Amino acid sequence: MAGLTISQVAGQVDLRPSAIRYYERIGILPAAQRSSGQRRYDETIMYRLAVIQRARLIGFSLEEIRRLFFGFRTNTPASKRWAELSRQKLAELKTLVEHIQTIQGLLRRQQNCRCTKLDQCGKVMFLKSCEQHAAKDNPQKKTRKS
Amino acid sequence: MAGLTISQVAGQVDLRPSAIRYYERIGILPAAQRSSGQRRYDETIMYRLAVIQRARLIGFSLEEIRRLFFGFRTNTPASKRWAELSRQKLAELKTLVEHIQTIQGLLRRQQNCRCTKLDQCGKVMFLKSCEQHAAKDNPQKKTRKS
DNA sequence: CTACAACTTAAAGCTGACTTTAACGCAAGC
DNA sequence: GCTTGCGTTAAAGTCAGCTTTAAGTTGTAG
Repeated sequence: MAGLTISQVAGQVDLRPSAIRYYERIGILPAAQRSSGQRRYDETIMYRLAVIQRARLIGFSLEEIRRLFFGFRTNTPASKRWAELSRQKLAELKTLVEHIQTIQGLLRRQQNCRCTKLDQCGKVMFLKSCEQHAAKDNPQKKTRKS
Repeated sequence: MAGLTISQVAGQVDLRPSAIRYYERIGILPAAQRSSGQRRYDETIMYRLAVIQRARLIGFSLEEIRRLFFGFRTNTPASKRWAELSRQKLAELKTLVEHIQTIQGLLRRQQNCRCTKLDQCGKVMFLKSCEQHAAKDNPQKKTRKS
């Protein structure tokens, strides 16, 4: 009666064994006990992996997950760790959404294109970008308000 | 009097020469004329690159850009090409934003965590995910409304 | 003649989060 | 004792979109 094998664990949390080995290698999982060379786990590995999975799901990179586990003083409560990382990630996501909305605006404008040839669009875009470069280089002359 | 060199072109559109070579290699730019082995360009390359740059800016991959140029019958107007690709990309982005909003919800809920140890969170998450697996496997019994 | 800048190519490197492959070990069942 | 089916490792491969490197070519200036 010796604990779970790597593929039993992997099956439970819907990961591949290779992912678990990878997590161990990069140090976000502790080195597992071995039984004649093979990893054996108890149930606490599930809790560790559940945290990792949840963190991945909400967009944390493995580096951020490392910070979650090891980037705080030992007695820092889990709640505070989550709060700190979540705050940062929410800010990131806010920026990301704004960025996407800008892009959506550009896309909608692009849908109004009336060009026949792509080179036509290209010429307009190129000349506009030239204007902008020029405007940046001598900002005293305003280009006419569009 | 022989046209622009690759770094002159690159300078104009704010790309590195290596990027232009790369675009040529993967076939989204036509093979350039050579003058004693070196690429020489006329102004139309700027239009082509302006289209590529704009398309990259609004989130198209190089594969999508290839479709923009070559994925339509020759007489398909640029406007229709843009419209088609933009429609798809807007749909993608809509899904993406929804996804991000889901994540933001999860993050905000995570901020309410009151656990001391990460393993506590993990245990809750793990047991919840077990419930869900069970519920998926025999959906006749509802888990109590949370 | 030589140095130098700018070009050329193919191939390798970068990022992150893994997966795949190759070569091997170990225990159980026949 | 042999096969089957797990497990192990290190190293290489994957994706995109380039950049970097190494080694070689070309044209111009001193």
